[in-house]
Amino acid sequence: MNQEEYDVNKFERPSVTVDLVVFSIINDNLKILLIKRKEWPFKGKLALPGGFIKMDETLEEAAERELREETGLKNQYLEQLYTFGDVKRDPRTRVITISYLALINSENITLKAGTDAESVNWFDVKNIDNLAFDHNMIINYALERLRTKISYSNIVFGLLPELFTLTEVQKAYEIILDKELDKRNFRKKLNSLNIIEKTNLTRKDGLHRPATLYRLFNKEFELKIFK
Amino acid sequence: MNQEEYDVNKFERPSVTVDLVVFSIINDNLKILLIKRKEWPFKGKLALPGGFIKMDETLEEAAERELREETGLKNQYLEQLYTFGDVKRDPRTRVITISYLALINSENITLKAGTDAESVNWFDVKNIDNLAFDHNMIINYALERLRTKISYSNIVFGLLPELFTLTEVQKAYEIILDKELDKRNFRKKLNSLNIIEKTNLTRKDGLHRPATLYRLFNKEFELKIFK
DNA sequence: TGAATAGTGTCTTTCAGACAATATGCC
DNA sequence: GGCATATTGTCTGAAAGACACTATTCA
Repeated sequence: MNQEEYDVNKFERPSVTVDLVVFSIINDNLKILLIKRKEWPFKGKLALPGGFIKMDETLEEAAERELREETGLKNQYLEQLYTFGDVKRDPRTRVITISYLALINSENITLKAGTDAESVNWFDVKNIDNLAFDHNMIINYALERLRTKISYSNIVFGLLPELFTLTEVQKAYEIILDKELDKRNFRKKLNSLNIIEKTNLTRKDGLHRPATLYRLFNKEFELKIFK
Repeated sequence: MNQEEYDVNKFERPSVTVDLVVFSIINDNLKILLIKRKEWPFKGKLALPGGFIKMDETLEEAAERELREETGLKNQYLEQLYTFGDVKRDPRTRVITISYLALINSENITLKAGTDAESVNWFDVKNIDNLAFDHNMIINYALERLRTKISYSNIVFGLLPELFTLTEVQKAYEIILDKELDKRNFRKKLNSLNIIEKTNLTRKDGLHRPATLYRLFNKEFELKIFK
């Protein structure tokens, strides 16, 4: 067989989508971005934002596009999670979906529903049930990845603003891991990693001593082992 | 839109394949299974075993089928790695591939080339260059996953026979991590994990004291943290 | 009995985890 | 000066890492 003889239509082909698990911390809770579906199948049900891959974009570009369409954001932390391909996961036809994990700081973000969605909103991860497709499974997978990876990488800063206090970092860990951490041990560890630096700014936040603001040394994610 | 109006052919669809990175330890070297391609594109080049996904099989079933076709093995350690989808990665058409990592003990295995392969063989991972498609990248990804995951899981036993000596386990770590380990520390750690048990068999292996054979307590992979 | 690998224990260092008092800015 | 959060250090226990000698089988 050579190039001329090759027939691209010889095999039946599945459809391929990307689905996004977008996390953010809002009001001290871990939230996830969900849309309400406007069309069959699962019309009216909540689902992950996502959509079909275009023939001229890479998987990551597709994920970035979906994230931009829903949140207006680009250059956020974005990581491929897992590919789900059960035969009957979509009632329309065979659909294989590549899931992505995105972390954003949701301050000053305006959500806009995509074309296939009636609405987009933040939902508490503790309070999610019965989503469309196999999206509950995808969220569980994403949560596990987030909880594991936060312990050996610096991805937590994907959820924080550019300037942050040490208390905010600690709180992010506590929210995601769902357990309290010791303040002295936490700061000792964080300092030993040499990934953040003090600014000479502070955040005044009520009738008490203001907290020093810090920033990441280096915006590259995952360069430093957090372990 | 409802079920009747939905047109599965509305969107142009990519082809989807699975590709397998099959590792084994042979003669104290980490080896990988490669085929020689029989057809265009990349005719005559080495490539990972793999193939198109059938419409009625899951991704994992497709990976299991490919592994069985090349090695005759089933129920081996098999883990989804990553999905590669660059637009031009395959000259035929848009092809997205879901890569899988498989670990096998290659004793008493007979390799058989699949239909699209001229031959199948084991190749030393240190000695691999210029594969078809983006398969070098996939192998690098797989190697990194293997090296990372061996440190916090029990997947190493996927490379070993059912009965093994402690020296064999240590050697597997040394080969994969490409560094020497201290025998006493290694055994202390391995024992503390409570995942293997002594048998009353030994392996006589030359003119010296025979080694006790051990077996895994539990064949489930990844249940125990190796860390 | 010599060759070759199997098998075993102690000490040191490092890191995680428990734990509470002082510092600072604001009203 | 009182309130509220920020900031800081020591001790203990567990695990990692460095290190060398004895045991056993077979030719």
